[in-house]
Order: sequence, then C-alpha cells, then structure tokens
Amino acid sequence: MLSERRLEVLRAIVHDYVGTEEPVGSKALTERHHLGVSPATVRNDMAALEEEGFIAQPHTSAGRIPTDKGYRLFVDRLAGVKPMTAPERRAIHHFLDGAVDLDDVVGRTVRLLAQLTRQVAVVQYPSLTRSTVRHVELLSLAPARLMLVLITDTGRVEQRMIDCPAPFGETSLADLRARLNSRVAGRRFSDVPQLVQDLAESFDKDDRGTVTTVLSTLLETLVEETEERLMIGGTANLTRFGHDFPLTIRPVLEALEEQVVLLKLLGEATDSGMTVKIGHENAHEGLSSTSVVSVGYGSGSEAVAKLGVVGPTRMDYPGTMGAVRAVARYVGQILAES
Amino acid sequence: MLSERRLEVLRAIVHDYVGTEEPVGSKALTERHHLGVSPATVRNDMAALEEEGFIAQPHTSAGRIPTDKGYRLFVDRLAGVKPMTAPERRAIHHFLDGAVDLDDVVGRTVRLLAQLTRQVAVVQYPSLTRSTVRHVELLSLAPARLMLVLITDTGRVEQRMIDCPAPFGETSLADLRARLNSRVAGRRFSDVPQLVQDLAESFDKDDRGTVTTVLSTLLETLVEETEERLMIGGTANLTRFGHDFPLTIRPVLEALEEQVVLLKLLGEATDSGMTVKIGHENAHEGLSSTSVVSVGYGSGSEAVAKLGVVGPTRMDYPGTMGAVRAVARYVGQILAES
DNA sequence: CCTGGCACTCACCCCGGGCGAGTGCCAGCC
DNA sequence: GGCTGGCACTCGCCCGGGGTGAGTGCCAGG
Repeated sequence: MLSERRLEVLRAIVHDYVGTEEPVGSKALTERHHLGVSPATVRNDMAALEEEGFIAQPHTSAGRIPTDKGYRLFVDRLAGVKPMTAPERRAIHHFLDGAVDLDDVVGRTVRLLAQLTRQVAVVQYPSLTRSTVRHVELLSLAPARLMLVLITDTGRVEQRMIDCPAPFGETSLADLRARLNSRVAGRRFSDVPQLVQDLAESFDKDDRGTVTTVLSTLLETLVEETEERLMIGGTANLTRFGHDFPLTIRPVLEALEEQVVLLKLLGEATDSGMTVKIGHENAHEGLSSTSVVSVGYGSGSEAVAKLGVVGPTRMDYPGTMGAVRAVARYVGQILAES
Repeated sequence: MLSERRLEVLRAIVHDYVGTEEPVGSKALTERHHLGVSPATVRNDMAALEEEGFIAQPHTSAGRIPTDKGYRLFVDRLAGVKPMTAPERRAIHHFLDGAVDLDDVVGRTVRLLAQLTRQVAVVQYPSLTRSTVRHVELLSLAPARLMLVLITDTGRVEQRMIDCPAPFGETSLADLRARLNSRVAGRRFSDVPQLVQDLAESFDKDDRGTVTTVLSTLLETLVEETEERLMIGGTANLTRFGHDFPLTIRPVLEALEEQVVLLKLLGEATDSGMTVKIGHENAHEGLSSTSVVSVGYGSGSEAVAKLGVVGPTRMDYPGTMGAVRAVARYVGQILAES
C-alpha cells in the first residue's frame, strides 16, 4: 500500500540519518538522492510515512527521523545484507586462525566483531546442552579428593572438585573412568543422565558412595552449565552513541553487565538465520534505544551458540549484518577444525 | 612545613569536593567544618596550599579543587583506611563463599568490588608463575591426539590440544603421565622446565617425538600463561564520573579493554600492601584522570595475583581502600580453602 | 498526481545585563 | 606574628530577547 517511491524515500531517510545523525529534511533528501521529484512531493510522501508511523519529527519544523517501525520495514524489505569484501574475509579468517584454545577463539571473536562493526560485541560460549561429550576424565588429587574434567566436542572444558565420602583406589578410579567414557563419549549432553543412571550399582559397596557422588557432580555440571557464559567487548564504542548519551549509555552498560539479560537477549533470537531486534522490540528496558543483531554459529550444521552486536537503533544494518554473518561463519569453521 | 591547620584545610577540601563534586570555597568550608578560624584565614591557607600545588582553582573566582599532588598528600598523610563494618564483612564472606570454581570466585569478586566501591573493579586471575603444579593430566582423544590438562594449587586449569607426530599407546601414555607427575607435582611452576628437561631420553625411540611435543606444549603453556588473564566489571559506574564525561569516559573504556594495559597497571603496584596511583601517576594516558587502588591477594602468605578498582581521582579513598583490602583478604581465604 | 510558492513555526545561536560566590588585599586587633 | 572583618573586584552562570534559517503544511495551478 506504500508506493515504491515512498519506500525509496524511507530508505533515503534511513541512509542519511544513519550517516549524519541529524533529522533529515525534504530538500536535503532530493539533493542527495536523485529521486526525480521535487521537495514538495517528498514532503507529501513524508507526511504519509509519518501517518503510518515509520518516521517522526523530534519537534515541529525539524526534519524526520526513522522510528523503530521504520527501521523494521527498512531491515525487512529495503535492506540487503552487505557482504564482506574478499580482503575483509581474509583478514577475519587470518585473525581467528591464530587462536590457541576456546577462550582465545571467543576472545578474538569479540574483539573482531567489535572492530568490524564499531559496536559492542557479545559472544556466547558454545553451549554444553547441544554438544556432545568428547571425554570425561577423573583425576585423583588426594586419597579422598577427585577432580572431574569434562571435555566437549566444541573444545569447552569444565572441571569440578569432588570430596569423596570414602577413599577411592586407583583401580576403581580407572574402572570408573573407563566405564564412564564408554557410556558417554560421543553422546549428546542431554542423553548423559539416562546413560549413567545405573552405573553405581555395578560397583563394590565401598565405592558406591563415591561413584554416586561423582555421577551427581557430573549431572550438576550439566545443569549448572546450561547457564551459559559469554564475553563482551567494544564497550568503548558506546561513546559514539549520540550526544545525549549520559542518559542513554548508563542503562546499556548496566544491561551489558547482567549476563542473564544478555543471554535472554540472545536466546530470543531464532535459531537459524539472522535476528534483528530493534529498539523497543528488546524486552529489556535499558536496551530500548538499541538494536541487537544476532545469529547462531556452530561447528557443524547445527548452531551451538549465538553471537551478535548491540548498537544504537541508528546503525548501518546492512554492514552490521554482513559482518555478523561473516564472523559467525568463520568461527564455526575454526571450531570444526579444532 | 605545612602547619597542622593547613593540612586540616586540605583534608576538608578533599572531603567536601569528593562529596559535592564542586569547587569548594572558603566560606562553605568554615561552615561545614568547625576549623575554629574565619573564612579569611582559610583563604590565606588556601593561597599557601595553592602555592605549593596541592589545590587549584578551575578559573579565577571559583572555589578550589585538589590536584593530584593534593590527593597524594591526602592519601599518604591525612587519610586512614576505613575498615569495613562487621555486617559488611559478613556479607562479603557470605557472597564469596558460594563460588563453585575459580571462574566463579573471580566473577563474584569483581561484582562484589564493583558494588562495594561503586567503581570499576579489576581482578587478576591467580598467576601460574608463582603457584605450584597440583597435577598434570594427559588424555588420549584420538590415536594421535592428546589433551594436556594442567591444574594448579590455586584451582586454575589450563588445557591444550596436542597433535602427535606418531600414534601413542595407552601404556606409554600412562607411563608418561606417571613420570611427569612424579617430577612436577607440588613443584613451583618456575622449576618445571628444569625438572622435565631429560624426560624424553628415557622413552622408546618411537615415542620420543610425542614426548618431546608434549613437554614443549607444557612449557609453552607455562610461558603463554605468564601472560595473565583478568576480569573487569562495574563499568556502568563510569557514568558517575562527572558531567563532562563523554570526553573522560571514552579513553577509560578503551584502556579497560586493553588487558595488557590493565595488567601493566596492576603489575606496577607493589607486591605487598596497598598501592594507590593517582591521576597522572598512571603511565597510561587514558587513565590520567583516574585513580587506581590495588592490592595483592593470595591463598597463602604470598600474593599470587592482584585486584583493584579504577575510579575518578575524586574518589572516597579511605572507603575504597577499606573495601579493596577487605575483599582481597577474603578472596585469599576462599582460595586457601578450596 | 506533481510542482512551485508562500506563510508559519520553532529550535538554535548570540548577546548583554544582573547576580552571586569566591577571591585577594589591607588595616586593625589580640 | 597571626587572625579577623571589611571591601572592591573578578568572572562564570543564568536568563530573556531578537535574529536566523531549515523545515513544514497547505494551496492553487499545470
């Protein structure tokens, strides 16, 4: 119901406003974009767009700025994803390739995303829930003290101390280790509880207490770590938010410190494909003047975690989406290789 | 050479300025602090203090604010460390006590420090250099793929993947694991290189390549991890910096993102006792309008890492120092227990 | 349906005056 | 000698007013 030209006007407004950060008027629009019509016509179009809620004026006799709804339309129908150039892609690959362990991969990814988009980057650690167990290791640190180490196929490592109810011999330990691994290695994390259910029964009465403790610690690790970790970076980019940002920046910083908030944020994104949440679409109040672009990534075809960026609603959507998508793709590759 | 009263005036100026964030004049001073002298006298004292460079006026006909040098004197001679109250101490202990692993301890410490001081908190992970090896574990993930896990007495765990030049049997693995541990377990990290020096020689020719690879990876881990990790939090508190902070906050955020900068910052602090770096005393330019209060902490008597807070030079030094010291003490306790 | 013209609105900038906190200095007092 | 009250002066801040210009809405004509 919006004519082609009106959409074009909206696109032009978004483009200019993102660039200049200032309300854009009809005259300036016709000058910078050859729309083929006069300012007066554009004014009529603007009035229509405002009527529909896609743009607004900060005050009478000022230019227009896009509303959240306007950005929404822009992202959905007017903007493509701007692909990275070949040199950029090479640089991404090269930068990520030097990582030594999972922490390093995540750390580099955060810095890379922040740099590419000049916004705040958020990267979730690969989840345990979806991934499979590569290996479970048990170490004896003291006669009645064990350490449990869980290694996943995404390279994540979790460890827990275990105080045994009774001393636990080396042979029993080797036995438990072997049986545990034969059952759970290569299996999905979510299947583990069932797989180890009756394991304790096959052990001596003396050892049974310890085995039970070990198993429950293992399951606890599973549950606790469904509560994910993440890393953020590029907060210095928040200073580019706007002139008035003492008020804007504060709630954003606060939201960023709340891992729970961020995880929920990423969690709300659809599993496949890119998700763009604009302004008030974000549930968290502190982020109501920001947009979040996120996408899943993973070592295989399946996404095991998400990453994204948080920036002002007034952001370069095509460029940001391109960068986010490219980084996610390469991180997936790196994880698959390791 | 400064009379007692002049020091008292300086103390009052610091106190008021920290509270109000506004230049403090002679009249207001005599009203809020019963110095027993008139404003005129205070003015003379102020002139003297300014002459010596302890205070300055932002512009003529304004009140005075302390200079870096003034804060220095205040911290060194006029301020004590304000001890935490008993309830606060209990809260600290309780909050830290619930941690499940090292990451959690560090995470909680950061949040705690940020909350207590209402400033930006920085906590360094316990160093590997000073600590001792609790256990080295080798896991076979694939015929020619090993994982090396290094566990320290501070609870830190590092892992590395190793691609072997040749397949490595289970018995050889057990052998290497046992010998490695008998040599390095309980030893200082810095002694490890020497202790494993000739280990490869005692192995079969076939395995020697793999053993060498394992050892060099172990030593690499040692070196790489001398490059420490740290965690920061409470960046939202930066918004309380001052009215003009778009300019102030940016370089600080940038500095905080540079782990290297922060590590150097903490590194410059003296090993024992508390260090307070004020304004330009900080080498990094972005931090020239901040003060850093840091202190070492450790599981035993020896400090294994440092923690601290970064805030505006205009901060409550006694309170901040009290909080930093208390937190460091309790973290040490928690680490010793685990 | 587009266009040029026109009157109108209103944020922004600049300016000048009044206000008041704060200072430095000085003469007098203890 | 050091403290005090008094006094003239400085200068940043607040406030109101007028000018400017970008931008708008509307309307009549093509």
